[in-house]
Amino acid sequence: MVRAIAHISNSHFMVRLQKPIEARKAPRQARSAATVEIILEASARILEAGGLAAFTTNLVAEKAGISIGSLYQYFPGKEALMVALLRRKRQELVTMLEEAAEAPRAGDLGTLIDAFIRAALHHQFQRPRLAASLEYAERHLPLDEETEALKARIASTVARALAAHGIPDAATAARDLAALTRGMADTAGLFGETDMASLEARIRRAVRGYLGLNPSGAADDQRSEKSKR
Amino acid sequence: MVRAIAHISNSHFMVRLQKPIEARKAPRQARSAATVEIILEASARILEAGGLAAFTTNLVAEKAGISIGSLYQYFPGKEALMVALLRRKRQELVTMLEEAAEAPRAGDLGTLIDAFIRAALHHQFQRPRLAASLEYAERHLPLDEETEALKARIASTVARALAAHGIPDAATAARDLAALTRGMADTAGLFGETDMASLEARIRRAVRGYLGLNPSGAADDQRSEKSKR
Amino acid sequence: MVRAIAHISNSHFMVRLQKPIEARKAPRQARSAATVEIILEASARILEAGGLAAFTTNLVAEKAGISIGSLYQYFPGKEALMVALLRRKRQELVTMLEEAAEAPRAGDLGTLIDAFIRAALHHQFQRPRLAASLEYAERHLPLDEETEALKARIASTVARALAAHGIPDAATAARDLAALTRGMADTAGLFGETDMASLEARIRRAVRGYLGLNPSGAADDQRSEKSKR
Amino acid sequence: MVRAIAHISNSHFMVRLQKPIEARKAPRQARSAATVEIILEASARILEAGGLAAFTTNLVAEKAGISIGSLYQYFPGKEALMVALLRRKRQELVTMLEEAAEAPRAGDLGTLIDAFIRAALHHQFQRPRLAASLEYAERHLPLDEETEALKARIASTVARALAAHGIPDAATAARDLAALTRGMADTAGLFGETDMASLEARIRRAVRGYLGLNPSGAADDQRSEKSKR
DNA sequence: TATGAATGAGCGTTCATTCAT
DNA sequence: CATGAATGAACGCTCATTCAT
Repeated sequence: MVRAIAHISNSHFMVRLQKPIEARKAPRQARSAATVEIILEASARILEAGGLAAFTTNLVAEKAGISIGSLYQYFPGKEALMVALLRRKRQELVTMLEEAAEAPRAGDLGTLIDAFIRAALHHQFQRPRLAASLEYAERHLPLDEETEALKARIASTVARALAAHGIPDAATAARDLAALTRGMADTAGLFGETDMASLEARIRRAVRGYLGLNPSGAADDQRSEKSKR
Repeated sequence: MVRAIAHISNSHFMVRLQKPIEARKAPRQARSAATVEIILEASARILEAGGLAAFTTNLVAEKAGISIGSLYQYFPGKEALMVALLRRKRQELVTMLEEAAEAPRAGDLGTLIDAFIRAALHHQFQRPRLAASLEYAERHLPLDEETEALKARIASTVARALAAHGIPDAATAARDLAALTRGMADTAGLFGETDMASLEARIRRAVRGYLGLNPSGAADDQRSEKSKR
Repeated sequence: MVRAIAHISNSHFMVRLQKPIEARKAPRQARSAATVEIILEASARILEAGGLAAFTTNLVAEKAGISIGSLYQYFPGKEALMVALLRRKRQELVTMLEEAAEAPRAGDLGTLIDAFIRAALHHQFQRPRLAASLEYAERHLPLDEETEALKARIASTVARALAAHGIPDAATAARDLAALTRGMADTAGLFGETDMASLEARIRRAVRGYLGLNPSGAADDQRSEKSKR
Repeated sequence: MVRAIAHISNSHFMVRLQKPIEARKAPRQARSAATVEIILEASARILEAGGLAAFTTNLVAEKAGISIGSLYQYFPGKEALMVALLRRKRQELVTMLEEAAEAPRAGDLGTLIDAFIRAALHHQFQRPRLAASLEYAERHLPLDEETEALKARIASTVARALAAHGIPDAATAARDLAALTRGMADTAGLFGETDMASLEARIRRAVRGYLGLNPSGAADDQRSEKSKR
């Protein structure tokens, strides 16, 4: 009998304790972890197939084969699903990038950026439509600290590595290269390309050009070129 | 009955029964043309400021200073507004690109791509948030034939120009360069960059690298580089 | 196609411009005014019959014979319905009380409080279940300024009148008398009493006792009695 | 098969076979009694702090430190919690009132009503918000027989005592005095008053006035006053 | 033509209640 | 007995679209 009243209080009277965007329930049990997985996979598939417009909590629950109530036991809201998806993607990427930056042969700029490109492609070229939806949504999403931190780590990992090789304005360069790679990978995915090696080679040409490396890989007159800008 | 069908067509999962997306009324009268203009400008402003989430037909009508009923006299639905915006953007771009391709000095590849980049930047860097929303929406929008045709014309204009300068796989290259430019411009806009000259220079480096031109502008061993792939 | 996104923005991204609790649309047209009336009457009836638990916006719309969407064109939310009902009640009461306070014969304390009691009874004894629901809800309702102001005016009208007759601690007395009257009227209504004259007489006895008046109406040793407290 | 039947019986459209509102399990064991206590105290605290709107079974279980499943082992539903709280309150009150009525000095009407007022205040002024929620809820709650009986006993205890002192229409008087006291105490609580002695004195004035007693306590011309009605 | 009140499907979300473990 | 994951009806509310004026 108190249903209606409850709604009143939720909208206005009670202190809203900073609605958390992250997962609501720590998946301590194997069962729970599996459910979280199923929910996120359903979310990903819907975003891939129909974009943000088709992404409704009810549909997610349906495709995940659970009730809408269960979905809300694991995630506090619709946004949390996207944030979780985003965080996962970022975690993967940060791991790959940091590994690339710390690899023994990372001393060679050419080798380093090849590794970076490969990492970015792995991140972006799989499920490009999903990536595009998450990217668009991100603009309007209040991210939790952890996810923000991952973003910063991604940027700084690349920037630091570039700076270590004498690239000027490394932060901007990192941003540009990420944007360039993302743009090309996204479009390639959209056009149904599957030959990742070809795409990688094309991106490499652009990246090397941007950095002033000659195509074969040796840094060529980097400093003087830059000074002309 | 008509009403029921209309509602069905709104559904995201059902086949859309041939709903026309183009403007409902050819703006033959000056008054009409002006109204269309006002509506589209209001649409653009809303998309820029609030993204797809804020883009509602009622708000468009309000900001345009007309009634919602009038809006529906000029456009058959919400999507038509975005399609119209998209078509305009494309018309602008196609004009600039074709002018660039036909310019007297277009014989020089370096000059040509500089012109292309400038055109693309003009297209993308103005109102980057609007561009991003339209691009995202486009993926899920059923475009009318004319808008599709413009897209094809943009691609082929660039591709033909590149092919004329001996660039292999010109269609793919055109796509790549557009994607690369779009990605970088979009990100730069997002980060609030305003120095278009700097951005243009950075894009040029990437583009020239992609095409195998040396930074100063001369095509350098393009063919042999390509043959190594 | 943007439905889902719209919801995102509404919950978090956009600036919430101080959601107004008052009526959304000024009922300028007779039609609109009539609709507002119908909605409020439906609201009142539901609160009377089923209390806060039964008071749902969908039911209000149904009983009012309008669509749920129309309801939200006139009121920005569920709470606004209750606030509007409350404000009306208060407006009635404040009018009656101020008339009583300014009446020619208000110089006589006995006459004055009789008028106050009659006003309060008129306010409370009609639809006691509605009054009870509104009173309970009020505890948790964010009132608009106007409604708050009415409340203050009610209290101060009575307090000032009592003070003018030498009643000490007039603010507390006003509160007590209002509470006493409300309590008795509410209970009488709940028990289905219909003889308002009898109820009025009983309340008068309590009120006069509280104020130290003898039953016939003359203030009897008011000051000395008070000084003993 | 058994399962199927269970599900059918859960349906809201079928006749509900005698759903009991009282506690499901007689707390014969100390452990059970303690759990019931904890649950009710948690319920009371929630009603006090957040009113009916915040009163959810899940929250009660959480605050009580038990599982929601356990709660349903002790109480058949949400309403049962409120009914139990109400019954307790009433049991306390009935005890105090009956003691007052049977006290040696109860022969004096003034002394008697002073005791009644004190009992009522104890009942109402402690946790006034809890009392208000229970009173509001009671209107729409299907009470069990025992709780109804307590209500009747409260009314008749007071009514009989008043009748014994020659008060006419004692049942109505009992109701009125209870309502008057409740109203004043509730409002005082709402306004944060803490001086119970002052409140008691004010209520006494009203009650004595109602009963036609002079302020000092002696019944004054009660019968003649009444006969004038 | 222009208006804007009206519509209602459908969204995000809650919470009383059940039942397998 | 206790647990708590799961359920899903029902709620408050939005917004694309229609149509009487």
